[in-house]
Amino acid sequence: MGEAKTPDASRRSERSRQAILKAVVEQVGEVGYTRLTIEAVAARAGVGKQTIYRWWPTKGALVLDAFLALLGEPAALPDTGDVARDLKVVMRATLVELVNPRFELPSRALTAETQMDPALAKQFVDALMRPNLEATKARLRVAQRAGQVAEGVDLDVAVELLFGPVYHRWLLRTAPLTERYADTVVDYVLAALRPPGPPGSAG
Amino acid sequence: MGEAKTPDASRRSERSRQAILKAVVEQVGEVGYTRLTIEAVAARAGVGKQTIYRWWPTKGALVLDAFLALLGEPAALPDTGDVARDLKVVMRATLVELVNPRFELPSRALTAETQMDPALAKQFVDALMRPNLEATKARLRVAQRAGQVAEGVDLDVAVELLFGPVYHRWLLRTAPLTERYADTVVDYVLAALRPPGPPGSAG
Amino acid sequence: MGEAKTPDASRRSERSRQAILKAVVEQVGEVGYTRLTIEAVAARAGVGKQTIYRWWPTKGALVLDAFLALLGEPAALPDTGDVARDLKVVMRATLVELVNPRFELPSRALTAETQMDPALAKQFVDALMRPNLEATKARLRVAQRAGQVAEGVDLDVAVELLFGPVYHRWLLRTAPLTERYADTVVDYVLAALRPPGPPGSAG
Amino acid sequence: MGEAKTPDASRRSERSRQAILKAVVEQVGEVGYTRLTIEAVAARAGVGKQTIYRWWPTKGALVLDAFLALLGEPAALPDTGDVARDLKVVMRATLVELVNPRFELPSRALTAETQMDPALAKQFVDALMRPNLEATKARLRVAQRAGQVAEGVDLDVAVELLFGPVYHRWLLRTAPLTERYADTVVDYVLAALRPPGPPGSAG
DNA sequence: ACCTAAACGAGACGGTACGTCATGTCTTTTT
DNA sequence: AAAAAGACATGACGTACCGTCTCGTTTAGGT
Repeated sequence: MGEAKTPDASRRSERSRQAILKAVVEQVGEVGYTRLTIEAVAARAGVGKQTIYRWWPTKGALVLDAFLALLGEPAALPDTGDVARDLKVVMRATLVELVNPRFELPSRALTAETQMDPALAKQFVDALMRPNLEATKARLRVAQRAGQVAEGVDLDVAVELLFGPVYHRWLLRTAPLTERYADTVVDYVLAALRPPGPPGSAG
Repeated sequence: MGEAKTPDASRRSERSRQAILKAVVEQVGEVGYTRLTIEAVAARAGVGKQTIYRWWPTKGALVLDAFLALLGEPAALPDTGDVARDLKVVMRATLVELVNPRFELPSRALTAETQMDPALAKQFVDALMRPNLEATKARLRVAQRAGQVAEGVDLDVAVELLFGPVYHRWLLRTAPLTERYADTVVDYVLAALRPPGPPGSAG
Repeated sequence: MGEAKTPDASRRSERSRQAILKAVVEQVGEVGYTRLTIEAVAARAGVGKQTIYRWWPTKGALVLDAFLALLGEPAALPDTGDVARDLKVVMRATLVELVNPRFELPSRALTAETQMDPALAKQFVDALMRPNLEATKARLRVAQRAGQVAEGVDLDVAVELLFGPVYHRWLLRTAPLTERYADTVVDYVLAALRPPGPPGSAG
Repeated sequence: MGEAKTPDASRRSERSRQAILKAVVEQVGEVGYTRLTIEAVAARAGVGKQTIYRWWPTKGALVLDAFLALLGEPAALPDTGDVARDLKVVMRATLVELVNPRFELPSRALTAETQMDPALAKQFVDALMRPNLEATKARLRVAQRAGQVAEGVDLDVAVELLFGPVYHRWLLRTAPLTERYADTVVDYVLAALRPPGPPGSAG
């Protein structure tokens, strides 16, 4: 029929795939995303250009894949019973990653690219952001059940209250991203989410 | 001698400048930022390429200029005495602009571009974001003096608590940007910033 | 050991061979020799590319084979006793073939290709030209024995005198190839070859 | 209108043109016509590919131009009063050129290419063959007026009788191209063209 | 009838070149 | 002196084929 002919993944060369992803990571590190070319990646990976075009639709998808391969499993979110402490752990971890020179460039590149390419955006968010956000949400749900967060709070909003300010500062570079900043944000947000206490319960 | 030859701005053709900025806006609207080319802009504006290269250093700077010309003066922030109501006005205005199809594409494009180009980023933030942020900060300062915001609050952080979540949702497209959302964010943030009340003042 | 592994012709698939030659003929007819690709031939014939590379060394050889399969046996040269008439029959037949649209394209393609590939040239001449030339030479030998052609004439040269002009016109397209032209050439050449007659025999 | 935009020849870089033609000649000499690539020519000439594509429509046209630049003016045909001698001079000259290693490769390449490209063929014939053929025809006309060639002879045909056999042998490589062969052809052809003499005038 | 080695279809692969597009620089001509 | 026009060297694009190389899958002989 009219279907586009899809390559046969079972015949795919794992060797080439690895070489390509490695080349992408190196190349992004050296010349940045904008000046990264498929041609250079192919050359560095010792691979035909077609092999790249066969398996990745765009430069963005390629870099996303390379970045995913670079990242390990996301650190699990702890539950010590102390919401503030636990949330500060995630926020600091997020922040450390955003600031890590190894990840910063590709992160910015992908963030930029996703602004222009919604399909890539979905992949990007699902693969890299969602897990973190969901884990945080889960932790907040526990806190909510424990009465540390008000019952009526929409946890999706809560998560955005936490991450939003950090990304805002990272994106706009309006001020340095410090762990102190992350902690402050957590404290403010938890204050906002706290259930209305009985008289005298507010610290 | 070794000085870079700077063009003489007094001889600049206003006619060409206007035509170029107009062409850029149209072009971005039609093919998006990525596929916008200097060549096409020059052709559409009936202008030599050199005229563009003479006055703008990069594509990003060109689009930024075009975008600035497109925007009017930012709406002034009201002071009705009701902080919540006033902040909701700004936040809603911000949001409406982010969602306006006429501005969304260039905004995303510039946001993307600034990730890769810190010099452009500074211009972008100073020209487009800072005024809004500063106005908001000023309003919060008034509130702080009026005792509606706790004394110890760092107002720069406060501003980020407000705008961060909105931009987060806009950038990641995790959920629709509604005025209700803006209002909710304002309410939460003000709750967090509220000064510790006397027993019984909460709720 | 170092022997090149030769394919076992006894196991060759006649079905594939036919399909390939058919595909070649069709393909040459549709897109011409230059734009004929092994890939397209394989696809059209429903055959793996390797099957073509296994049995034919070059595109030229492949097309030559396809062309040979297309051609029937060469018409035998008559001997009516009248040299002029007999030669005109061959020359006209040659000409008809050169002008036949079914054969013209591949003929030109092969003629072209042989200019660049002497090995193919030999095959081409031996298979397609030589028989005709030899038959003509044989007829001239008979004529020579019959005293219609001078004794000293080198018959190889005689044959070239006949065919040369016709091919010249075909190759250079300097004028249309008509049967009248073929006849004229035969007449002139026979005049040149005629033995020196006794006084009064000329005319 | 719908006209294709033609480059402005007055701005053409003579420097680049020369470098390109030189590179083509060298490249053809080294790797032959088939393996000559635009890319390699551009690289060797220190020129952008586009500069080649801007001024020449096909590889064939490019090589033809290069070949024309290589050739000097064609030697003028002498008129000593002795037709046979004069014609032998042209034929030998033709032959020498065909056999000259410097010219043979490009000549064969162009002859081949013209088989597939009638437009190029016209240029090729007009520029390289026609002058020679016309000169020969002119000489024959003189001979005809002098009564050395029969009145009724179509001189275009006569020219083909002369050149056809030589090209035939060159193209098919059926036998070595010698000056003796050229002379023989001239003698036969003149014999064929001779006017019917009075008794005793032959020999 | 079974076994085994080949030829086979399919198609991924490393390459090379294609012809096009846009870059930023340069030069020529016009205003 | 700036501007319109556009040729230029450069370099990447994405595509088309090349000829080689696996992959299973037929398909013939040889047993």
